[in-house]
Amino acid sequence: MNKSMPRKYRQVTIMDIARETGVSYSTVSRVLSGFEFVKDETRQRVLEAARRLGYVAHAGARSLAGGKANIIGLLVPGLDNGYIGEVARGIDEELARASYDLMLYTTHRQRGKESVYVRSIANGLTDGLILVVPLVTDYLRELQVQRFPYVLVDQSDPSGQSNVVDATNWQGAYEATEYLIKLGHRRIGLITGMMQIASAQERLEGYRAALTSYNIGFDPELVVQGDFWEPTGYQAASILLDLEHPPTAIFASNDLSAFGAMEAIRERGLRIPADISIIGFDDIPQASLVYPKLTTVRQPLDEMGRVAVRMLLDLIEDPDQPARHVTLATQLIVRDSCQAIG
Amino acid sequence: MNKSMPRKYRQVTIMDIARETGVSYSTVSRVLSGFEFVKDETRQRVLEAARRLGYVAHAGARSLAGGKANIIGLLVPGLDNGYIGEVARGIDEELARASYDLMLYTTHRQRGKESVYVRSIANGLTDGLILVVPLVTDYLRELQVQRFPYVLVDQSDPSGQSNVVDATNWQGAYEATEYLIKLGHRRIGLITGMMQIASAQERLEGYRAALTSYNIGFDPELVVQGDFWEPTGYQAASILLDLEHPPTAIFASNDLSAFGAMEAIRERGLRIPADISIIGFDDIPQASLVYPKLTTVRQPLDEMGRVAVRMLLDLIEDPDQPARHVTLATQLIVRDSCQAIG
DNA sequence: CTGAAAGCGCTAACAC
DNA sequence: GTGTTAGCGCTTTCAG
Repeated sequence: MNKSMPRKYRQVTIMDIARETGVSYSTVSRVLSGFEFVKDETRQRVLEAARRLGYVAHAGARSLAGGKANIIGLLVPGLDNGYIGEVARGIDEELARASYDLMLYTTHRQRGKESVYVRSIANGLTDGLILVVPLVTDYLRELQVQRFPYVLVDQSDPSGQSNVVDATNWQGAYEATEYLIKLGHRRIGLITGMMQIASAQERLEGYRAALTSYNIGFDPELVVQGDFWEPTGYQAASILLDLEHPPTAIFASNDLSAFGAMEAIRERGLRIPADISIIGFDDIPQASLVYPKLTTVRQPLDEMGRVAVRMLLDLIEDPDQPARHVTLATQLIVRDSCQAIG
Repeated sequence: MNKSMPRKYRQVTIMDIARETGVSYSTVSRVLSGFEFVKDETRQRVLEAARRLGYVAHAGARSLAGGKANIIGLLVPGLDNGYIGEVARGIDEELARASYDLMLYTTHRQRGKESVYVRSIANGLTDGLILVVPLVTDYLRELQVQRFPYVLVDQSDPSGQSNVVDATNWQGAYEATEYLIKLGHRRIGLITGMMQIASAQERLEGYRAALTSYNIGFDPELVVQGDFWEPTGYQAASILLDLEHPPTAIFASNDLSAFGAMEAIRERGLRIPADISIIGFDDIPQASLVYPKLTTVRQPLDEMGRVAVRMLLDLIEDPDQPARHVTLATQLIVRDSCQAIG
C-alpha cells in the first residue's frame, strides 16, 4: 500500500503508560480493564498517565485478546423507517451510559445470505447483537450454537430460547378497535402487517377480540393484508374504500400504512376524520406531523431499545441466564384522526 | 469472567483453511486480501475452502495487523432527524457495495469531550470517518495530525484542508426565494438555520441575492434566527406572524423548521397556502407526508452519502490526495404549500 | 510464487 | 499486588 509515511499516527498504547509510570504493562491492563486487586496508589498513577497521554484502547486488540470490545451490533432491515430510528435512539442512549459503541448492520445487503452475514457479525468484534428484524429463524440457530448473546426487539422466537423485548400488541390493537367502536363505528377496516410476523398476528387477534367483545360480526372483507409499508397501506385502503359497504373507520397495523391509507382517502375526496376515521400503531415521530395528526397506539420504541440494551449487557456478563421476555405497555394516543360517527 | 465454557465458539481462521488446502497460512492471507502474485490454481483452492468452511475474517485482527478493518465510522449528532437517516441510507448502500461495515457514533454522548471521542474513533478500528456534524474544528486538527482519512458532509472546513461533499445551498435558496417572488410575494420571511454553520449562511445569502435581483428591499425584520429544529421553527414563525406587516410567504432554512412554522401558522387559523405560503429546504421524507405537502428545495441527501463514501474509499486507498470538494445540485420540488398571491 | 517468522495491542493465566 | 509470558487472527517483511 502506501509506505511513504507511517500508515497510522503512532498510537498511545498501554506500553507507553507502563513506561511512564514504571509499572509493567499488565498492571496497566489490569487497571484499565477494571481489575480490583491493584494498589490504589498504582491505580491512580496509571489512570492519571492514561489521561495525560490521551490513551484510548484499541477495541480490535481487546477483542482479539479475549476481552470485550465494548461494541454491540444492531441489525436492522434499513434506516428508512422512523420506527427503527426511535429504537436505535433508545439503544444508542443506553449504550452511551455504558460506554459501548454501536456497529450498525443492515440486512438488505445480503439477500438470502443472511445467516452468513450474521455469523460474520457474531464472529467479529461485537460483544452482542440486537436484532430488530422480521424474523428469519436461521439467524437464531447460528447464534444459539455459538452461544452468542443477542436480544430480539419486537419479534418473537417460537422456540422460546431467545431474549426478547416487545410490546402489548394484542392489547394495543384491542384498545384501538374498542376506541373506534365506542365512537360508534361498526364497520371497521383492518390493514394488517406482514402476517409472518408475530406482532402482525397479535394485532389482528386484538382487533377480532374487540369486535367479538362488542358483538360485532367479523367480516373478512374488511381485513386486507398489508406489509407495514406505506404504498401497501395506500392500496389496501383503496380496496377497502371500493367495497360496496366501505368501512367508516380504518385501523392500520402501523403508522406507515396509516399514512398510505390517509393518502388514498384524501384522493377520493373524503375528509379525515369527518368522513372516515383512521387509527395507526407505533406512534413514530411522523404521526404527530401529518395532518390531521394521527391517533395511534404508542409503542415505547425508544424504551424498548433501552431495555434491550440492558438485557443484552446482562447477558454479556452472564451468558447462561435463562431467556427473558419483557413486554412493555402500549398506550392509546388520541389525536385528530378519529371522530364519533355522525 | 465466565470460564465454565469456551467463551466463544471456535472460529474458522486462516489456519484452518491452510490446513485444508495444504498451503501455508500466509498464502491464504495473500489470497484473502487480494494479493496478486498467487498461482491461480492455489487461489481457487483457497477460495473454495474458505467458502466451504464458512470463513469470515476477524476485522479486529486485521486492523491490528496493519491491514484494513473494512469498517468506516459515521459521526452524526443523533438519529432523530430524517435528514441524517437519508444520508446514512446512502452511505450504507454504497458501503455495502464495497463490503464495508458501518460503525455509528453519535456526538451527543460526550458533550465537550468531542475531540477525545474523535481520537478514540480514529485510533480504533475504523479505516476512515464520515462526519455529518455541525462543525467543531478541534475534530479536524486531530484528524489531520493523524493523517486519518475523513470526509465532511454538508459542512465546510474554512481551512480548505478537508474533503467535503455538500450541495448548492446558495443556489437552492436563491431559487426558492425567486419562486416565491414569481408567485407575487414581496414580503418573504426567512427562518435561518444555526448561523455558525456554513450552509445556513449560504442559504441566507441566496435569499438576499434573490431579493436584490428582483429589487425587493431587504427587511431585517423578516429574518429571524432559527436552528434547524422544529420547535424553533414554530417560534420563529410566530414572531414573523406577529409582525405589524407579516410576510405572505415564509422560507424556512430546512424542512424541520418549516414543519414548526406550519404548526404555528395553523394555530393562528391561517390556511396554507391560501393565506400564507411556505417553502422548506432538504426534502426529507416527511416533506411529502405533511399536509399540505411541502414545497421545498431538494438536497440529494442519499447521493451525498454515496459520494462521501466514494471519496472516503479513494482517500483510504491513497491518503495523500489533495482535498476535493464536490457540490451536488439542489432542485426545487414544487408541491402544495405555496400559492400565487391573491 | 510460497513459506517462515515477527509482531500489531491487549488480556489472562501463571509465577513470584 | 505485580511482573512474565503466551497467544488471539491476521498482515507483512524476508528468504528462498
